[in-house]
Amino acid sequence: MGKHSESPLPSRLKIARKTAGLSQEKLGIMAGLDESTASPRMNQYEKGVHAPDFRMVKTLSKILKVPTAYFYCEEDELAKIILTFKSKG
Amino acid sequence: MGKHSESPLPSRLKIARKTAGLSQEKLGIMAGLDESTASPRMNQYEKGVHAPDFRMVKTLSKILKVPTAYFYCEEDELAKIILTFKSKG
DNA sequence: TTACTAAGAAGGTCTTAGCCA
DNA sequence: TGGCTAAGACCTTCTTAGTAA
Repeated sequence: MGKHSESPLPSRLKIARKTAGLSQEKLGIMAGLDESTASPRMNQYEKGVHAPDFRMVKTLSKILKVPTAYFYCEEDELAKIILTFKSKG
Repeated sequence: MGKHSESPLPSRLKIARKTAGLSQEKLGIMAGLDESTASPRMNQYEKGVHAPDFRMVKTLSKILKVPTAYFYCEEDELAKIILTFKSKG
């Protein structure tokens, strides 16, 4: 267990990434990370070792097509509601 | 403008705090911060100078009675939906 | 190929000591 | 009283260099 395991971000990120059919490294590269750091950084986010800043979360939310609020939502029932939301962008 | 102004947290925190009728310092003390640091820390969060970690956001969400997802929600329309959500806790 | 980790480098937040409205 | 800020102390994340599944 990582030290940030109290945050819902790791598990929600994993679900959204798997739904998109991407590897940790591929997702990191798509988010603009260097090839040499994409894999460990995305892994650290997903394992809860480190927490990404909001700029990174915003980038990941665009790639994975989920609202930023999803990653920080503690309640599963509310998380489902958030996933049904489609912005007018 | 703070360096974290791309995050919705500062403005949403301000709204939730004002709705609860609390000063920045009072809210910080209620969240367990030392009296000597409560005021600058809460101000830095609200001005977007620094970002609180998730543990602090969780504590604030309980005091202010809003889901944690609210603080990270970019879309105003979705934010309203999140505020209507009541957990079964 | 994908997932994962330790440890030092790098960059962030927190505390202190105040001023401003 | 409440809101706010600079700057150094302190603590976190990011990069490197790999190993494990």
